[in-house]
Amino acid sequence: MRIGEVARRSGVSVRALRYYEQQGLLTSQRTAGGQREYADDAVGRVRFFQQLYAAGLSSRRIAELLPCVDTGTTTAAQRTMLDDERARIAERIAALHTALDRLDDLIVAADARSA
Amino acid sequence: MRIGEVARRSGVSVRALRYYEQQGLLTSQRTAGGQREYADDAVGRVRFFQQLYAAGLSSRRIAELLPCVDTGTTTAAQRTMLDDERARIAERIAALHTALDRLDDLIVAADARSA
DNA sequence: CTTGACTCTGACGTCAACGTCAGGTTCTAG
DNA sequence: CTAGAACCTGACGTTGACGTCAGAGTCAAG
Repeated sequence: MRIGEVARRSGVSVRALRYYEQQGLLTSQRTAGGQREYADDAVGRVRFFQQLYAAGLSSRRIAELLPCVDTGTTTAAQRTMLDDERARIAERIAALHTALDRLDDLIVAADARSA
Repeated sequence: MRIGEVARRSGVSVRALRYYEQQGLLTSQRTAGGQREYADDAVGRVRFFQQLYAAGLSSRRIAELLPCVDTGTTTAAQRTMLDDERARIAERIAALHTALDRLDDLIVAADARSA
């Protein structure tokens, strides 16, 4: 699969895919002419990255955790990182719930006035 | 209350407080000498901003929603924004839960190997 | 073998939410 | 009244995840 198709199917830009490669997140074969050729699982990987980005992880962090996914090995340091990120995400979820409640307060108040 | 104390009590930098003012989020009185003097509720407001920032809202968006909080009035456009942001935050929470599950998969797999 | 779509590598641009520094002023404790 | 801590206004710097553009090469169809 060439880069344009991966981009379309994963919903990100061609530029983003080249950026992921630069950050060590995504690899590819090259054709004789030098163009990137991706395996089928590239689309799924990119979607996974998007989820982690949306959860607030950085490229560096994702790159550090990728060996856990790819090679199935987990060092003590990686295990600590996993726990740290888990805690961080749990905190973010809590903050989002709080924000949601604050917005709901506003919505309820607005509805009460207009009723 | 002067700016340094607001910063300490709300957990943000002095620079951030001046930035919030520039963005129209936070107002203050001035002393004869030109220094900012904040009301007591400033700390709570700043904490509120931090929650919304953490939830992914921009300064511009927060500024647009502030009238709902401050004046208690809500126009149709603001009501739409409230609903939009509510939906956006709900989506982000779902994405975070997905990411959390993916990390849990990795953690469980790591524990299974080391057990 | 040509054409047009696609891809390549730099390299500079962008945007938000501040950080940081310079050079000067204000406030408050003693 | 003086020292030093805190504050002021610009204004340039930073970071991450890309956007965008230039100039050139590659690929697939006809």
